[in-house]
Amino acid sequence: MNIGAAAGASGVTAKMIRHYEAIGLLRPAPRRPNDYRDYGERDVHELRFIKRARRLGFSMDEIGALLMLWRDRARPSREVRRIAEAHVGDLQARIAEMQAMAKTLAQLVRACHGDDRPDCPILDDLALGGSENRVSE
Amino acid sequence: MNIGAAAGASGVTAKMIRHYEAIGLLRPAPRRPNDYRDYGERDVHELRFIKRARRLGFSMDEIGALLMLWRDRARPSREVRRIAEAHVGDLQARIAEMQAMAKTLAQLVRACHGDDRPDCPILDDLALGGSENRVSE
DNA sequence: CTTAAACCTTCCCATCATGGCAAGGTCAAG
DNA sequence: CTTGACCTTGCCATGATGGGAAGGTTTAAG
Repeated sequence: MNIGAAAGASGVTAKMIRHYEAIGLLRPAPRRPNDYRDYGERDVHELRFIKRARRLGFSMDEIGALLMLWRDRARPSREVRRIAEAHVGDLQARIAEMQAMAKTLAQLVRACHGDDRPDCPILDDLALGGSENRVSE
Repeated sequence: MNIGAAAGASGVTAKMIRHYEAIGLLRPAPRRPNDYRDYGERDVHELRFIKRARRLGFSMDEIGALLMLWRDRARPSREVRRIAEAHVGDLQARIAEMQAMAKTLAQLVRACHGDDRPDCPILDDLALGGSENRVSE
């Protein structure tokens, strides 16, 4: 299977497949006599794995670790769970941060009459830092 | 005021101040005879404005627009509110997406015993795409 | 058989906000 | 006058992704 076919079958672009190989996430694909990369079902499977993990928001580093665990049929599920738990924690922290932003902003939007007049609580807040409601840092 | 002082007063690094100038977000600072950039209170104010807007998650494009509106004392608050509303919408969409990820992942974590045994619902899901609960795309 | 389309290969560049580093000019305090 | 703390510009790197060029291969149609 050529790289294009693998791309089609996995939903990962050919470009990204080469990239994943370049950064060591995937083992180098065997080459055919014409130097084309050759993929099998197993590789398509790994590509789909990567794609799904990306969709769940895992970082490339986390995916690297998950892939290694996945390839190791004797891995302890403990490891996998640890990574997933850490990621859930990450997600929750980012969600909380964004919710704080959205809340502050929604308050400001509510306070702004939003017509032709120039006075605007949103700009006032940005200028003066009224809601010094720091979300992190 | 030198760039370092402006950086200290605003919380924006000197590096980023130059960058903002380079990309046209800030007007080029006047130079002193020694070619040093010279800043005043007003500039520090703008830098703080930018910093606060970043903290609220506005994109650089949005900040550019907000800055222009801020400088225009006759702006209609309608414009400002529109930008802020759009950004709140953005935030909410991203929050929903991340919540969907976190939910799926939390379920998988709950299903994984997380011990020495190799079988793991988390990997199974990634491999087979059990929860084809697409979050976007 | 020739040609064109559709592949493949590698390599370079761009994004975006940010940081790091280097080489060289300037200024203030000792 | 030296030292150290500034300033200047410019280049490189990040990380995931896409764009595109230049050149080789395969395939299908003429």
